[in-house]
Amino acid sequence: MKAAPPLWNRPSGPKRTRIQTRNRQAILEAGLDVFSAQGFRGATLDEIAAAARLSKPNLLYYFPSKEAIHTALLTQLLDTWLDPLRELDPEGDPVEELLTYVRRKLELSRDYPRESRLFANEILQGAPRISDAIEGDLHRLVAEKAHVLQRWMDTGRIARVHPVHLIFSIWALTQHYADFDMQVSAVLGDGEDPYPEAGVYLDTLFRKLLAP
Amino acid sequence: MKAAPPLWNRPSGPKRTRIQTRNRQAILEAGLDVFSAQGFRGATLDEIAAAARLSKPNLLYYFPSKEAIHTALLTQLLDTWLDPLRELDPEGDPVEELLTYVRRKLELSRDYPRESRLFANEILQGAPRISDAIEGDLHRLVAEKAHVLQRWMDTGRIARVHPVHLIFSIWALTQHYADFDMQVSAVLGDGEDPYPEAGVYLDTLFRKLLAP
DNA sequence: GTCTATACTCTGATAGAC
DNA sequence: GTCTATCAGAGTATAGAC
Repeated sequence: MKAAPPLWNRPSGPKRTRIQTRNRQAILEAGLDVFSAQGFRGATLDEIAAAARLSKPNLLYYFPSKEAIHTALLTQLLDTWLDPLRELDPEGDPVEELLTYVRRKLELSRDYPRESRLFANEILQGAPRISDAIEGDLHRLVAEKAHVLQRWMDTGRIARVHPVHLIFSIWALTQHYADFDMQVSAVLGDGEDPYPEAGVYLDTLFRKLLAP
Repeated sequence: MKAAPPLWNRPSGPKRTRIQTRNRQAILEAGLDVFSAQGFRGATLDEIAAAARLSKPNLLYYFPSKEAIHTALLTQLLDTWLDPLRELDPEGDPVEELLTYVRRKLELSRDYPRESRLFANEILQGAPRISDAIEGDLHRLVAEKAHVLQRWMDTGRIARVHPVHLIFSIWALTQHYADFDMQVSAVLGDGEDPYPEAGVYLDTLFRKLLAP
């Protein structure tokens, strides 16, 4: 038996006024800002409410609790986050499919660094609020795609490496630029934009690694 | 003018009794546990004191504040963390020097995952307490070693890639196994130990990337 | 050196007027 | 829908007895 989706996330919410839509959006935006920068326990409702330009009780009128905001953000995020991997096409050209995946993941890091850090914070602290999704959906998706990679290796279309570690390496290399941005920027110095060079570097790296 | 090092970290602390040594050690050990799992703001003195088997006031007898414990851990850590990079020998064989660096970093992830996560938490949240070290020591060390890599490339001993991004990729790939351990374990499934395979995978990857 | 007791602030959440 | 007022609990830190 499945519980009804809570009011604040009802897919076809009967009649959500313009104000409701705007405020919910402002809260999620503010929550993303604060949670991604401080982690779940480090974030406070005061900060989120201030960033959303609402009073604390008013914020709690839209979401029943701090955890509800966090959960809404994470579940909404996880789907988007896995899309590029879902789109890896078993019928496409192996090397190009993988390079496209790398590029799309790097674009996510560049364009949505807060989302990446929100996710990183959660995993780093043991994923207490999304372990189900990690052990379920994510595990299955990776197993499926690893199988595709394995076939490509068996037919000699890409080099033979551990398929799951190949996926890990794509995640690690692309997310690093969002999650460790502070370090990347400090080491590169000045206002140098790391992304053009990162794209070139990762392209080279995976072409060499995958060449049959 | 340099301020005297605080009592609780005096290099040659005049007379630290056995009890003091043991308790300080227990606190740092407990702090590492809690800070690495919860981040700075998420950690509480209650948890740390309980883990160290001390009362909260007694804990604050050894360290003046929560921040003091955290700072002691981070500064002590940063040095150890950079040692493998420092040891990269400009006179050694380029590929072997780099592969040794990769192996040592991966060993750090395997043997000191809490230290890795403590560091990751701090960077992820903007490194508010170690930005000086990042922009100073770390920046200089990377610049120096990038120069060594550049020479190796110019003399055709390793392939030509962006030297700083090469260093980033080593960090990203090795630390991933400690920082995202929860995800790695869940995706691999069961109690499978990721490290033997990770070592093989990274060895292959960097050999192919660096081959002139 | 270690403990009990406690001061004081912050935090998540609720009550109830408008 | 939004606000003021407020609560209960947790948080860091200190006082002072032993």
